[in-house]
Amino acid sequence: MEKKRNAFETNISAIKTMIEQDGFVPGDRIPSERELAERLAISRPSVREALRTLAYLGIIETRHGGGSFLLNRDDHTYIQIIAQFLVTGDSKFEDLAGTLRLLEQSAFVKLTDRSFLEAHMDSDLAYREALISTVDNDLFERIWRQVNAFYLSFGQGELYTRAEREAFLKRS
Amino acid sequence: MEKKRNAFETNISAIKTMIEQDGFVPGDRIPSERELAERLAISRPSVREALRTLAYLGIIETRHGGGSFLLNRDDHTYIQIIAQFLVTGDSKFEDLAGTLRLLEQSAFVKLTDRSFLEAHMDSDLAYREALISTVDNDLFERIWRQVNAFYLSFGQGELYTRAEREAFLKRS
DNA sequence: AAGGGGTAATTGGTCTGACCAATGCCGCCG
DNA sequence: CGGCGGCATTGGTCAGACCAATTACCCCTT
Repeated sequence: MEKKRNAFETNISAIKTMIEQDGFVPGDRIPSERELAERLAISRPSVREALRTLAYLGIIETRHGGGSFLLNRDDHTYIQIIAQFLVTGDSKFEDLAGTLRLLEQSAFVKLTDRSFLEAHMDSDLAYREALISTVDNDLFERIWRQVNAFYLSFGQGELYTRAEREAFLKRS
Repeated sequence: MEKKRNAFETNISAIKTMIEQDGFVPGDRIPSERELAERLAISRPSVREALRTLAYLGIIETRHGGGSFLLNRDDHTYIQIIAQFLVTGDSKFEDLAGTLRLLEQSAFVKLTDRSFLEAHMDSDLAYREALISTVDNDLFERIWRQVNAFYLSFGQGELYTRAEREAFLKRS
């Protein structure tokens, strides 16, 4: 049954299950730190250690003086966290551009209606965003968005020139 | 350019940069909570809130009475943790498998020497790993590896059947 | 000198209590 | 009826204390 897990992880699970059992939905305010401490029979610092982690993961949001609120699943940050660790390593900038091209290429291969892209030929970013949106895969889109954000943070220009974009559409 | 960021995230960043600047490598023991508190001029509870989050993500490991140690970044621990939060919601599992197929498809399109894959037809995982390795893009490979670890943590079977793998190679 | 054992110092784990700061509620006053 | 000001609530941070587990170190024995 229960292994000798850290009390810390137990507290996170306890808070998480309490949230589920009480039927909170995104946007709701969860009980205060002091109330959670009392109901779980642990101290407020322990509650805070758990809540801070949940906040860092984007599960909840805390407002000074206001309380803690459940966030939408879309606001969750763990994808960004993963991406943060992926890029902090020895990854090079060329890898960033190359990965973007790979991701967008796979979206392009699946694309059936290329005319959809013709409305976004003027902007490199708009073209690529439109391309990714056609995949209709939330995880894939978030990964692309994160990689692209890192790419843009390097202040480089367009990933493709207009000529390249047009050539893509003409190619069989 | 001052944003009113939470002191909490600032503390996490401060600890992370301190770890990097001091040149710690995985396995090393990082300074004690009390020493970190003193060097960062914050209280020990604040240090703990940051350390607990880092430990939860699998970046460090803490041993009661021993200290805190830097972990290898390639550990999948935080993947499991994060998966725990994903499973509870609407099933995004299809997104996982779909993303993997997209990533591998883009690698396949770039592939020139398909015979390289023929040596790995017996295992779904070996086939896919070999496929990704041909891209020779570190960031892309790490992204795939994390998504795949995520996929495997759900305990599903093969992504492709053997028949599918063979069909890929035959297709023009 | 080498090894072992036991004690002290170090370090993480948890709690109590306190005070500050931001927010929100509610009643009072115009 | 509406604006406004004070008070209660809630998160943010800190200091200090004590316990538990581990580690370091010194001394004694061999």
